[in-house]
Amino acid sequence: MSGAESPNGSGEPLVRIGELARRAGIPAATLRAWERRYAIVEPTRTEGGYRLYSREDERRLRSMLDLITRGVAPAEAASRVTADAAATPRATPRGASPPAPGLLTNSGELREGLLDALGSFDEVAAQRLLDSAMAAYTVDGLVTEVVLPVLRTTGERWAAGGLSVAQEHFSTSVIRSRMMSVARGWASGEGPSALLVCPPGEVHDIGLICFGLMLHERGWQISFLGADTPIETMREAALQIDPRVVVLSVTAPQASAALLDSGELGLRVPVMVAGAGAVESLAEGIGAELLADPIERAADVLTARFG
Amino acid sequence: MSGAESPNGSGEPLVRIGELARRAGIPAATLRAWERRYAIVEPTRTEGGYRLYSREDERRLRSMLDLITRGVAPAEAASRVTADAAATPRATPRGASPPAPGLLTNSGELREGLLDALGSFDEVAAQRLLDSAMAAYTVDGLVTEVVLPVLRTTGERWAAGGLSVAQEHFSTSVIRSRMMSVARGWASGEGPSALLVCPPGEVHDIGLICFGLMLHERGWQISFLGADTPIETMREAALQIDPRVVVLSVTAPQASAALLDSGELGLRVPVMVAGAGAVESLAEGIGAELLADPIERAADVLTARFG
DNA sequence: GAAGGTCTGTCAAGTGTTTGTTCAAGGTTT
DNA sequence: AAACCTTGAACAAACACTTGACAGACCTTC
Repeated sequence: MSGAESPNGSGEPLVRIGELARRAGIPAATLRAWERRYAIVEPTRTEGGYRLYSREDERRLRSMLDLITRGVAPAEAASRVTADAAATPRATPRGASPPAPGLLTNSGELREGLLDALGSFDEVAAQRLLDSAMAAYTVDGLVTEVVLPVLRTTGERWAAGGLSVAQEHFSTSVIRSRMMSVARGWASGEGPSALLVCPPGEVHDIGLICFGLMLHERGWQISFLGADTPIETMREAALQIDPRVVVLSVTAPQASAALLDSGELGLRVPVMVAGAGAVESLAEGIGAELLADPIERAADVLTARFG
Repeated sequence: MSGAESPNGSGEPLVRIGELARRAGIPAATLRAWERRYAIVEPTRTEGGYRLYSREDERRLRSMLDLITRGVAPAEAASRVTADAAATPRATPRGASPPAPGLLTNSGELREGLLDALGSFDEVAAQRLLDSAMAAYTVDGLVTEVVLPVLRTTGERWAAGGLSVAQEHFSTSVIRSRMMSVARGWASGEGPSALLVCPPGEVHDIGLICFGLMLHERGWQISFLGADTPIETMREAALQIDPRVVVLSVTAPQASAALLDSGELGLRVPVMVAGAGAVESLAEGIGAELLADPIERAADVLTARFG
């Protein structure tokens, strides 16, 4: 009875049907029916015959569900999903968000679930939902469909009094640390390197972390100086690291003001400013260039310019 | 503490099954079953046939447990853990600093290498060294032998002018994010739960993160509110989460002062204060109790009292 | 409108697998 | 002697499998 090694070459953690049903919110019986009737997935099996689903399987089943909830008949949805899969030679290039048909309804549930879990200080549930999200989305999709929307909603509800400081604090802290854990290894690679910085007074760095993840996905090496980084620190780090570009993230007005006070940054490296507080006047004032929203577009632009 | 250490050739501390079971929170019978069924570890034996587990064994068993709590079936989790181990050809940090072949287990060299890498903004090298450290040490060892000493040295060199703000900033940021990534999953488990908080004005949270890791090692579930948490936030979170104990980490004098200003915390839960700035007068002033250094001892004391 | 057909999600029955746990009988460590 | 550990067998609960069936929704045809 030596270990029944499943042929799991890619080192990807496969899950059984129950877990997948829980994650995707589809009854196990339905999953089996879809497989039997439409051959939409073909999970590997254990020696004992248990189904083992990959992330790709999960993605397909989710988009199937999404199409159905939008009113597409199951048979039709299935044929679209399998056609999609056949037409996609390999992993989606990088630019694209989730495949073509957005997983909107589903990401809606995901977001709601996440907001619930975070609002009730249930980190375990939140991490579980983030697991699902990571299995179901590309990095771009995760950021644009889940993380940033959840952060925005959290901020709005907090401003409207619907969330306490504690809940807001907890939510951002959980998301932030999860994103940082995804970010492990983003400093390595072959591509151009970017130095990511939050200037003095700027404490929101999650957006910048997300941006770093998306850049790494596009081949960049990331050096990250977190929130509230002194200008002098930034200068010195830029000198040492010698990146292709420096990206400043600005949302807070006081951060903007502080930057303007310190005038031209005087780096030898191109500087871009991004974030909700980044405007043309700020960019001019510090000798930088504006990197406009939305975030995927910004990542693409940067890659096209300096990649 | 009751270090059942039997030296083997390399002088690595080995533990018997009972000790390991307690530490990792996995019943001894389960450990034996995993070994028998999945051959996930192969502990050495005493002459009498008792199992002796190495740190690498412990690390594997923990990652197995981690996968299981995330919903992966045990058999799958096992195959992934063993595949991981096989695919890791004993990562040898390349680069100038470490001349030693194989794993860098000398804590002095490790620390020096880490300080070098961090001081020159070389995150890749730093992460490699941290990889080595994690393979070679238990969580307790990692914290007490590597992380905290490196942080302390960094602080000292910075104070003495040997390090720039930039270097200090970068170093703590890299270490902090790595520790947070190790911390994934610390909210889950069966044991008692602890709420870990840095009070207003306290921005150093790495020590508290380390403490959380050590508690989780001892079976605790951790809820973490990061740096600079408002008192009100803490109160509300404590109410919601209803932990067995609240731990405040205090190093900065202003944090201490702010806490004293706000007087008794008035929680229904025992509160402990820890950290370099924690003194008896502070503890008394806020109706808390002092949790004395060193950090492993503090973790043991807490576990003995509330575990 | 009624009748018949197909599609689809769900359920039940009966079998098999996986996995944590328990027990007994005995050896080791301190 | 007490505490700890060993092996091997066995067990129960949770989980999953297949097959077959069925009700409701929807469509076509009479």
